[in-house]
Amino acid sequence: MTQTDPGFHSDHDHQHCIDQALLTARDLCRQRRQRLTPIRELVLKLVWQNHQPLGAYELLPALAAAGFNSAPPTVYRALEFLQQQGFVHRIASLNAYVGCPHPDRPHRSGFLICHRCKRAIELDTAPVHRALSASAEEVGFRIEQELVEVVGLCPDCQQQEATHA
Amino acid sequence: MTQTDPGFHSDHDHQHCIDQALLTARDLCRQRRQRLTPIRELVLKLVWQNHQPLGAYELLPALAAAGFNSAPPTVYRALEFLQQQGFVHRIASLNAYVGCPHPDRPHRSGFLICHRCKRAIELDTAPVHRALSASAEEVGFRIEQELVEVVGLCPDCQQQEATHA
DNA sequence: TTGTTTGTGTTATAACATAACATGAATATA
DNA sequence: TATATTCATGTTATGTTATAACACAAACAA
Ligand SMILES: [Zn+2]
Ligand SMILES: [Zn+2]
Ligand SMILES: [Zn+2]
Ligand SMILES: [Zn+2]
Repeated sequence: MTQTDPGFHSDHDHQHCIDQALLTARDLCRQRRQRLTPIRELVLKLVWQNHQPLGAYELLPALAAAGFNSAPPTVYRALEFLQQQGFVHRIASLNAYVGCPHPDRPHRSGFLICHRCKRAIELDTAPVHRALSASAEEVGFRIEQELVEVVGLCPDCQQQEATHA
Repeated sequence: MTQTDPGFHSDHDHQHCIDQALLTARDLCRQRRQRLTPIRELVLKLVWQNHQPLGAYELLPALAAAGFNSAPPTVYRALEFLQQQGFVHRIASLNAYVGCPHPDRPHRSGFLICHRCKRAIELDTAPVHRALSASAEEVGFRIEQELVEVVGLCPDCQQQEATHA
């Protein structure tokens, strides 16, 4: 993650986010000899509808509307696959899933989550990782996975709160 | 959090952890004019049985054994109170609760979680916070809450894995 | 005492997630 | 092509985590 994600810029061309995510996913699956089935692709698209993490059960009606008679296991399987491929991340504090804007290479993901507009934007956690590594090393702990979820107010919502008041 | 928590030292006097937690809780509740009822105190004691986060539903049998005929809401209410007072923390990635070793002053909590022995040890997240603040400021995000949960292997378990192999 | 707030009991249900097995599609092998 | 195998999905049931809503009683304040 070198550049800032566009997610908190409310005027960005989000269709571009979606298109890019789907193209990248197709490409990576081809390279990796993985199957991006219709259900998996649809789930990915739905998760990318916007930058707000989506719960697994919120996907079910949309799948039904698209003609898939799916039950929870189907959704969870698709999400599991997409997570394994690095196309989506799970936000533990929300029990929800969000698209990854740079699935091409493995990375440590952290999130800034706005409690007002509900958008979650992926964060560059390299500096956080350095701090964590140092702390962990002090006590001899071997890190395998890092979960960083920050809740607060995004720039847009700060403005709106100020205006409203 | 100035000193290291004893949680990853398997030979520490854990009864001391428990006693200290209960004493501090009683003291703080007196100061704050809050009621540490029998159920709340018992839940706190149960959560402190060891350094392994405990699920809400795991508390129910113990409450029953102590003569409280409690249902889930009772446990969640007690946990909510204890969290508000800063006596326990919730680990989102485990859906579980663990005692806080320094409830006397508010602080940002982070955790090192061993996936082998299941212990979760609270971490000094001041350095992490500095890194996060910097990243958040870059995009104009106002932080209100930080969730940091690191999964890996504690020193004890690293040794045991090495020995076993 | 009286009224109010607070904590708990109780029942029901919501929200999130997985186990287990059947079936059919895609892929690999011969 | 035929066959075997793997993989994705359908299906049913259930497990796990958490909360809503209302009744009641204890603690507290006046
Ligand atoms: Zn976008
Ligand atoms: Zn916002
Ligand atoms: Zn201890
Ligand atoms: Zn361990």
